[in-house]
Amino acid sequence: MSKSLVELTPVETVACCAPLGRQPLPAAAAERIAPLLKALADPVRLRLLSLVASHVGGEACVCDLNDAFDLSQPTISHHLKVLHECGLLGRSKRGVWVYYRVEPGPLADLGALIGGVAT
Amino acid sequence: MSKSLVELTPVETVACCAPLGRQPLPAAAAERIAPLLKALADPVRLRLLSLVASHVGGEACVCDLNDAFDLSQPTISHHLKVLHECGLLGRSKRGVWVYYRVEPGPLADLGALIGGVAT
DNA sequence: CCCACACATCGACGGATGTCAATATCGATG
DNA sequence: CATCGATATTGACATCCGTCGATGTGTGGG
Repeated sequence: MSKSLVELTPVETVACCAPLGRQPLPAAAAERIAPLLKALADPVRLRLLSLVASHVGGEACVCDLNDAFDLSQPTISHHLKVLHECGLLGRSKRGVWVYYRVEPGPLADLGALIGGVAT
Repeated sequence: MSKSLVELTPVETVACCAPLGRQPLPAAAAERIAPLLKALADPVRLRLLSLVASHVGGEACVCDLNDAFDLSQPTISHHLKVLHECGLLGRSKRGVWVYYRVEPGPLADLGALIGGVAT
C-alpha cells in the first residue's frame, strides 16, 4: 500500500457509508430482549396472551384457554410455560385450577422499545 | 345426564373462569403479526435494525453492517433479506453498494399493538 | 382410599432456523 | 474484454421449535 494507515482520513475509510447519529442497541441488550420477542413470535402465544388480557379481572384459567384452540392440552400447557418463564405471564394456583395473568411491565417496555427504533 | 343442555345456566357452564371483557386478537391477525415478531426475535437482526436506524440519513450500506458483527458476509446478507422481505427494511442499490433503511410504519404499528395488549 | 379431574412433564418426530464455505451476479474500472 | 470488489444465492449442517400421545402429579369428592 502506498499510504500508511495513520494517514487515511475518515472520508477515505468510509467511502460509501454515513456516520452514526446515535448509539445503536448494544449486543447485550439485544441478547436480553430477543427471548421476549421470540416468546411473542408465535400466533398461538400471541392469541393466548391477548385472550388472558381480555378476561374480566385480568386472569384466565387454563381450562378456558384450552377450549379456545384446536390444539392438544399439552401444547397449550407448553405455550403457557414459555410465556410464564420469560416473565410475560404470571401464574397462580387456586384449588384444582391454575390462573394466568398478563404482567404489564415487560410488555409495555417491549412496545416502547419497538416503537422507539422507528424514532 | 339429569338436565337438558338448554337448562344449563352460564354460571354452571363456566364454573372456574371469568367472562371476556373485550374481543381477543383474532386468529387471522395473529397469523399476520407473528412473522414480523419472528423477524425481530433474533439478537443479530435486532442490532441490524437498530444500527440502520442509528445512521445519519436513516440508511446504511451493507459493507458498514458487515463490519459490526463477527459473522460471515452471507449470514448478514441473509438476516437483511429476512428483515427486507417482511417489510421492516427498505432497500436501494446505488452503484456497487446497497443501502437499507428502516420502514417506520410496521415498526410503529407493532410497538402500539404490543403496548396495547398490556392495556 | 380410590377415583375423577385439571394441569404439567416427557419423549419423539418433522419442519423451520442460523450459520458457514463455495459460488454466482453485477457494476465499475483499467 | 478481463478483472476486481460488493452483495446475493445455494447447499449443507447442526440445532431449535411446535406438536402430539403417553404418562406423571396433585387436589377434591364419594
